[in-house]
Amino acid sequence: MRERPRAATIADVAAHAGVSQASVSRVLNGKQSVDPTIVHRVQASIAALGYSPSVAARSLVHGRNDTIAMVVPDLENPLFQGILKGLSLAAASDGYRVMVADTAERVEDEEATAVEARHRCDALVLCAPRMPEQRLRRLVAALAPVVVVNRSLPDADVPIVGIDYVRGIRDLVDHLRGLGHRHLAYVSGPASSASNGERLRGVAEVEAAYPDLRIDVIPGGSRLEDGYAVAEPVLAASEAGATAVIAFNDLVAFGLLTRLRRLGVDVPGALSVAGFDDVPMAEYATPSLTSMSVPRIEIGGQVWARLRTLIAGGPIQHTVLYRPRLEARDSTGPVR
Amino acid sequence: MRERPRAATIADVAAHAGVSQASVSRVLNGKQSVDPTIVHRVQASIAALGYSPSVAARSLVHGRNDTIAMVVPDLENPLFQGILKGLSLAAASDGYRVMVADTAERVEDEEATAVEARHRCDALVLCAPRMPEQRLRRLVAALAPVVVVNRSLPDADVPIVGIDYVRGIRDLVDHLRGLGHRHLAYVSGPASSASNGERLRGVAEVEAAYPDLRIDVIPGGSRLEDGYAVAEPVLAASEAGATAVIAFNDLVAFGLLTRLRRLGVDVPGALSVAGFDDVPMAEYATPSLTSMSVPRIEIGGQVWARLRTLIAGGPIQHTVLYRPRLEARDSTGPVR
DNA sequence: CTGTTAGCGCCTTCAG
DNA sequence: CTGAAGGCGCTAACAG
Repeated sequence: MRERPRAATIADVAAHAGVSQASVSRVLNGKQSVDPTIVHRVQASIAALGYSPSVAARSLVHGRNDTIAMVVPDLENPLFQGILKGLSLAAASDGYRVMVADTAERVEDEEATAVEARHRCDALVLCAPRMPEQRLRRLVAALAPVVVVNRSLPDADVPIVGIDYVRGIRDLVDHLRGLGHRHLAYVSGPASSASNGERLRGVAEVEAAYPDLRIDVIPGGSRLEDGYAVAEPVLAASEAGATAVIAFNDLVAFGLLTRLRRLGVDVPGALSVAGFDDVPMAEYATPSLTSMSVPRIEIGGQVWARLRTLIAGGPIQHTVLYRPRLEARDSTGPVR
Repeated sequence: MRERPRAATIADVAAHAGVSQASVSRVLNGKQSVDPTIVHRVQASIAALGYSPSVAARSLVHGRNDTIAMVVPDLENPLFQGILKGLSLAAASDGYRVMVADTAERVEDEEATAVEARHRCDALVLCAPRMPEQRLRRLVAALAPVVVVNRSLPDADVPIVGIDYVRGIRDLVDHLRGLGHRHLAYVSGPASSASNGERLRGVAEVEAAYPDLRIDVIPGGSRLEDGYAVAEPVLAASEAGATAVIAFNDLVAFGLLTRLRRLGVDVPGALSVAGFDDVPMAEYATPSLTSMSVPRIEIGGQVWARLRTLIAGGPIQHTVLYRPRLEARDSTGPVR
């Protein structure tokens, strides 16, 4: 293996240009005014030596490295992927980069991963953390600046960007009620997921609000296979009178739709099906899937806005919840 | 805003424990043996002060920061998402973190982004770079250690992990030939995509190999909408005698399938449709989509293996190409 | 086995 | 406007 030549340092540039390191530093970050002659000479030397400042040294001096970390339970989740995309683009426009840490759904690793990631970066985004509330509170306090995504944490000193699942469920149920449905089923997500809890809260609230409404809860999951596997209990609910199903998310709805179709169940004729998240594929399902749309990319941007404020020493901004928007499509129809 | 207290340094620990910084450093990275008494005392002080070493200072001394960067054209592409997942998990198991940089498909930004990202990290993964070959060659030489994904670069001193699209196309065509198809259509991807070029090469090769075979190329794209939009030219090809279509990837195939269904075209009765990548959803399409499967996560792991070798000063390992595996499903059937 | 010393590359007072 | 000098926090010789 050939050895790579040692990279040029600011000292090399200074020597080459016949000036002091301080001057080089000055032209580099243009904080003070410098004699045009020197500026020119230094720039020439920089070009000649192919010099570029060491980020490590800068980090040491400044105490920051223009990098933020995002901790997620699963990088394969379309919601988190969208948020990552939005976050990384927004951060990049301010010269920040994003480091990712996937905890592979291991709740017990979340804290250590977050601590380690934060230690390498200037700030942290905690995405849908699964850990217990008290632990989370301590953690966000210890690791500030932090922004929490998709997890409520009442009265905590941390900005939160989330999705109003309670409201989303209610709006979706209203849509179904409008179509005449009075007996529904909800296929729930993973028990550890806070956002599933919110949806369940929405279910409970709406059930309480409408005395003539009944919603059966069926244990499900968060993936395609889970939706596929849950078809039998769903059909049982249907036998028992349910005329519409709300799935934890679009993936589950897809799996369910597929299985129902293979079983010859008419959707939405015999049973209406709705999902959550409005993944791009929803429009392309058979039948096209009614879903609650969530602005994934924009959420990423909003997270960055809050984190940037925090990094700059600004105030902890208010919690913001995005209200999912109904995308009514063909998988939901009037009750027969 | 309350000020955060300055973090403890190794000097604080040394003072607290009544030993030298060197001793603290020694117990920290256990390189040399230290008197058990001191070890104990230092550990107590570390715990008492809540000390944790500064990564910036370490980076400066060691000249590395245990971070690698991955540059991708689009974080929303399922293939890259899978590779990122696999890469980040594999790297994490060796104590490395991954930083992402999304060029948002802007070829003109690729080089600058790669240079900047590399400057912050110890190594680089270039995912399906779109830039011209000569420029890419210079870049990988300048930014080593680098691993290139999904882009061929003959005789370059860089490990490459890719997908054998040529072979994949051939195997897929063989599957269709076996079903009796002799006149096909290929819906192509973005012109700037190297992997589209490979697929086209596969198309050309297989056409040359089978004199009785004809493959029409139809300009398409890489997304759901592109597949939806390309239905008309596909049907025109069908009128002209084509009995099967190969789409650039599964997203395009999905879009196409959806449009065809809405137009009342019988798949696979009137027309067989196949995709590429085998995204999880493929199995759940209507009809389930025949596709060529690619081990996204594993590719990420393989990329890390190569990069790790390089970082450790090892040799530039050979190019490895994954051969896509046929997943024959219901969207392809015998020609009538 | 331990402490002292000199950097790693850069920025930032402080004089001049 | 410029240069010299000290320090950011840590590690790696080098003596003791």
